[in-house]
Amino acid sequence: MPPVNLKRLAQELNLSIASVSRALQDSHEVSSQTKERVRALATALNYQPHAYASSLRRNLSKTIGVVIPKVANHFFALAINGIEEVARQSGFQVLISLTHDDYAREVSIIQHMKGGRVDGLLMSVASGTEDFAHIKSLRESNIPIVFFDRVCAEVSTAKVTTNDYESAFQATEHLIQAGCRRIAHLLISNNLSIGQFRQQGYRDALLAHGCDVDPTLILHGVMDNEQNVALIRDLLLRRPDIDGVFASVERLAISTYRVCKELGRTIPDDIKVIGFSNLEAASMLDPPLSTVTQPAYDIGREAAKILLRALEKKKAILPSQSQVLKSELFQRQSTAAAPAR
Amino acid sequence: MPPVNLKRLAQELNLSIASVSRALQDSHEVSSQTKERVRALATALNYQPHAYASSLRRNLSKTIGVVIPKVANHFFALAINGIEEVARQSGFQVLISLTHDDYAREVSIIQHMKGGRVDGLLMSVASGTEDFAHIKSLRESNIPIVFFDRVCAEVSTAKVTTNDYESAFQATEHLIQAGCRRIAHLLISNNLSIGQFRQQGYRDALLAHGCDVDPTLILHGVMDNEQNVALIRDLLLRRPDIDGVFASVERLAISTYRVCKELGRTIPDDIKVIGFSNLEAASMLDPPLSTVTQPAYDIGREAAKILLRALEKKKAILPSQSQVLKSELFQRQSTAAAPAR
DNA sequence: CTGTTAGCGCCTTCAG
DNA sequence: CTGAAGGCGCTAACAG
Repeated sequence: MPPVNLKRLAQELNLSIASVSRALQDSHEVSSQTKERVRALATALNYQPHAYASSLRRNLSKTIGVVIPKVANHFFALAINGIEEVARQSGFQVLISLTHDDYAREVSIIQHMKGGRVDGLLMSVASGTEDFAHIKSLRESNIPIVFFDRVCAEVSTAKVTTNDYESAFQATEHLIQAGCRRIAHLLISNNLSIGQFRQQGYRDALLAHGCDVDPTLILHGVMDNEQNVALIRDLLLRRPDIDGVFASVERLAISTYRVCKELGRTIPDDIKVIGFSNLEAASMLDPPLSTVTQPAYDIGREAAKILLRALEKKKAILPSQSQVLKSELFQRQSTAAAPAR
Repeated sequence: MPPVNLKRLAQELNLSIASVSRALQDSHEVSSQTKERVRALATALNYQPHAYASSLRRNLSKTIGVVIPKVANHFFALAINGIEEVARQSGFQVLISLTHDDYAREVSIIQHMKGGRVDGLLMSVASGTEDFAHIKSLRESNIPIVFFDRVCAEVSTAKVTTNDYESAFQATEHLIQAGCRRIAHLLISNNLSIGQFRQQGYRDALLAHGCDVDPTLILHGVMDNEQNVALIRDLLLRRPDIDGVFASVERLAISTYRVCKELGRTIPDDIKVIGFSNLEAASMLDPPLSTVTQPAYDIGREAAKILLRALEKKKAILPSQSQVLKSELFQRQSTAAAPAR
């Protein structure tokens, strides 16, 4: 059957394409009865404007791109919900692309995004990214960008983050005050902004409490999770004096929990574990995993709001629009009944 | 600065736009040295073709749409990974849209998808959807669709599912053989295909073992999770004789676990719980949650493969291409030391 | 091998 | 208030 487009509507109504177009946009310069006739036929034929044709003509895609490392991660999944909510309200589509924490893919994705696909970008940079030329090149294509969580210091724009330094400091302090003397720190990548801030919080908390920072207690995770499990196991076996672990990302926290159980190290009496995590199940583990939980949904919302405001007002994004939201520290107690003595 | 498009390249090289276009597509009918000149300038100027212009002209978007209820759900997150993997290999983009299990949103999303945005669709239908006219209308727009997990029986196309009936039967049988006499069943929606199959598996397992099916033990969950928690709590309080629970979806399994702990009902001695779940942490709960785990990643891969094959060969999708993958049943034992008597 | 021409579907001047 | 015409960037048919 013939496609239903403006031309078709125009023919059936004996109108010009221009008038139909205007009627559907509720333009002032078209009689209300014509509008009615047009709208009636449009709904009758189930007319759907061709988004790409419109984009091409108006040089506007009404789409925002979201570039993140992964989606099988509760933090990012929740952030997407927040982003999508805000975008939908403004009539924007959301185009999600996953870097899988791979630099080459990130570059390729950004390159694709420059082809008129999106009006703006929300991004959390991949852990392997060290060169930011691809991100900087977005400026030349006039694609505004807002970073969230994993930000890029070198690019001057708005960033939505959590108080990484403070919450890492508090988490570490929590372990110290609970009596830990040898606290390991697990992180993913050094060059990641969040890695730096969280590590600094860890270090400063140790120093503030008169503990020394032992570099051999700092473990850098890798991409593959089974390898991480092995690394953590090695560390805990090599250093049985470790009595506390602060994990910088969800996966490492979960893996640590697994390894501790496997090695028969009792949590939290023998070794205490706290990690960044948005996993609901963390609270149900027994003993429950103490966590630093980021307001993922709100982070997504705020980042999207900043971007959409800029797009709608066609104004540049200023670094001063950045926001820092607060994480919540859950110091969880075991629910297990005390063993009968 | 002026945009870098074919016209610009053509001007700088003193070539026609057509030749440049052909060169970039590595057409046979263009000299290799011209190709070189064109490619050199293209990379120098960082030329990026306008995807939507190309789509418009070729009537091909090189994009597949993925319509799912939510992304903050491990099953769907993993499925997306599988889809994305396959799509990327074939040079397709993935446009994800979330229905939030809301019928109206689903209709609106499908309608949008008909506007030339996508060449084909992968879909898991919303739990509230009872009328499938919007899905059927895709046929008129020549948009092929493959269902996965939550399929629509009324639409004749390929579907990728798991052996829902068998795994529900086995899960229930597992509870019976472990000694349960009053097994509750929690599900989300009656009209959902998976809900029906899983419920049938539950019923048949009961009957096969000479137990009767008590309708008052079947609980229909709702959208809001806190309400579900309340419903489950009510059920367990009202029916203290319940000694087993089979949850049809991840959320309900987790919520059941939470309620049992809250009510002080010991798992698995006092009450046994098994649920569909892809949550890694389910295995770390103590006692661990027995689960039916679907091969989410493979489901995504297979569904995408079927769709892409059809798109690439421009052939229709046949129901006979459907696939049924197998879930894994994890009957988890508590790792807790047996209480000293 | 290369150039010219004619659109894809839509929006937006400019003329009536 | 309505219509005619041009063009967004790209591709494909048709000439040379």
